[in-house]
Amino acid sequence: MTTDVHVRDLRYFVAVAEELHFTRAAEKLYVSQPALSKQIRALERQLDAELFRRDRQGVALTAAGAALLPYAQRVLAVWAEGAAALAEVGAAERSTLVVGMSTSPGRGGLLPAIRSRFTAARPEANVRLRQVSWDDPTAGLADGAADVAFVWLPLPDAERYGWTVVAEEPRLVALLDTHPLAARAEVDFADLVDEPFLALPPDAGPLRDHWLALDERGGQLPRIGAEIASTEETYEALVAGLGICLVATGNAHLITLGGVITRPVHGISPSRYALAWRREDGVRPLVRAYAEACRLVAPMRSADSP
Amino acid sequence: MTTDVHVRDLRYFVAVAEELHFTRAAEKLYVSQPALSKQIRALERQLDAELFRRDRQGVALTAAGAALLPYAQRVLAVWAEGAAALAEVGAAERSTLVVGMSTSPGRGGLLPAIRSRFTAARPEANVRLRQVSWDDPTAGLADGAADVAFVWLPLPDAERYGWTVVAEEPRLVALLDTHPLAARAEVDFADLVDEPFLALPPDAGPLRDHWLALDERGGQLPRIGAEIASTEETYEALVAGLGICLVATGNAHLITLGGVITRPVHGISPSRYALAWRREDGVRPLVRAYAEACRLVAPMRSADSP
DNA sequence: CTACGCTGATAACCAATGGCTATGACGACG
DNA sequence: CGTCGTCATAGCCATTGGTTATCAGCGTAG
Repeated sequence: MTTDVHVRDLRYFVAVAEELHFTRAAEKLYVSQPALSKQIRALERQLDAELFRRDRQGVALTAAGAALLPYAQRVLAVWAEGAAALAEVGAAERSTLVVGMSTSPGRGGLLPAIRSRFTAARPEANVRLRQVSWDDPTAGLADGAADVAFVWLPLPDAERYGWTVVAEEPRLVALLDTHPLAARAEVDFADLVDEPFLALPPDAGPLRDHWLALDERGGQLPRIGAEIASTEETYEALVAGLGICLVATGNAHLITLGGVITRPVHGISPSRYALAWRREDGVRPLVRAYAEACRLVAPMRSADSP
Repeated sequence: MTTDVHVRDLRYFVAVAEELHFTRAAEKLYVSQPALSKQIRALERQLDAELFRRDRQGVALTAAGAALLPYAQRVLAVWAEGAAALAEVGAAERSTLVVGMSTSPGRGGLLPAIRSRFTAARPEANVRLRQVSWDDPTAGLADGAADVAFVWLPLPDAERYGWTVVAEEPRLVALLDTHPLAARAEVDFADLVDEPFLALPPDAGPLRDHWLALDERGGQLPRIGAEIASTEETYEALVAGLGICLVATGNAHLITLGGVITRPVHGISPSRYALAWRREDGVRPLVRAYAEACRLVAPMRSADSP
């Protein structure tokens, strides 16, 4: 036998104990009097104890009922506290937007501009930025670590996400200043196809392919010089001569440090940088507001999904 | 919407939170894993909060779950305390027998004898004696104030009670020593029919009739000199000359104080004194044991009801 | 003294709940 | 690559918790 009760039954019990009157208690509880009677009897049966004595002159607590009453009240109080705490957490979570990103979006104050527009529209909201490792091309959307994220298109499982493009940038090639091609002001992708490339982790899926420019190779597989999972690794790998890599114009400054230069590349498509969200979150007010702020700040042609 | 939960669901929640593993928690709780899953989801839906995050690497508490956990544990603890308190009261009540009586049964140590037999058979039991006013002929059985009671037969609502006779005693007449009949050693009831009688309260029903010897009056109503509700009142009414009254042999000594005497009466039936109980209590171990002790101590022919 | 009103209890019914078994989806791992 | 182990889902059924309608006891007002 279980000794568990429904908290509702304790509410009923306390109400009757306080009113000492079933009909009045039932009104206060917004249930019918028979329902209350039945529940109290069921409680008495379950606890194997007579809680009330009903006789001519109304209703009275028995010894068992009197013993139980303070505990029932404490249970109700504790549970009310717990529910309040839960509501508080819920409110805080609902008012916090987590923005995922791999490297900082940079791009001339993009993030502060979005942020100020967003907080103007939603002053009560909090924004948390979250750095996500490069092996997650969704920058935290997939596992729920982020509510919205700055990502490179295309996304894997594209049908699960909505997005709005914030920048479209030509891809450059990054290489050592001692590389034979470094002498040219611009290079053609055809000159790069046999070079060893630095690649994202295999987990990155279509994104890895994109930065290897797989589409532009006509089915011929690239040589992989190394795998990289951060800006620093990329720079070190370049300097070590493990390979070359493509990089978005807006990110070029991150690696053009000592010995590394970038050059425009002909023959490959530009990259699209976007703010993305899980499709089912498209209705959340904070998500909508953040996406709207992005559109206003970076008014590209919107490739949103409906 | 109600925010009430079933305590069971909190048990489930706490178990999963502690195990961080549905299947193991389900085993510990002796329910199937789907049932547990369903209940947790229902709880989450009811509270409108995600309590657990289920992903690849198992189950983890969310912020909401972590916030709720301590309250859930406190609710369980408080309720466990309450249930324990209730059980304690229940045990105490179950081991206590309340014996109702109007005046003390007296009769040469009847009560101590019964008590010692009873406690020999049920050492764990407590006996509480309870004095009940004369206007309740069931001496507390009717309103639950007593579990068993020493009463005079016949009882009102006789079908509701079982009993065992402990004494059968001739009725005496009590009167002042200055009364004309006081000179006789014995009197005939016919000599008393026109005397004013002291009577029990009307509430006493058949018992009042019995002590007025209504059956022996052939339909002629008695004169009522006064109504009495205690030994002291009876004595005072006798001394005041308000009337005479019948009294059981075993009770004679209670009122034969200064100026009051008793005389045997011919022509009326004796009285039967019994231990009675509510019929539905006939199965309770303590009630059975007490009745058995009565039978052993006062081995009258038993008029028990089955 | 009867008729009424108010008490809590009961009956009959119905939707929702809570449990079960069987099965599915999916990642981990040999 | 198949199998195992995880949690989720589906379909089923008994129990629960609510409803309205009605009853039985009892005090009280005509």
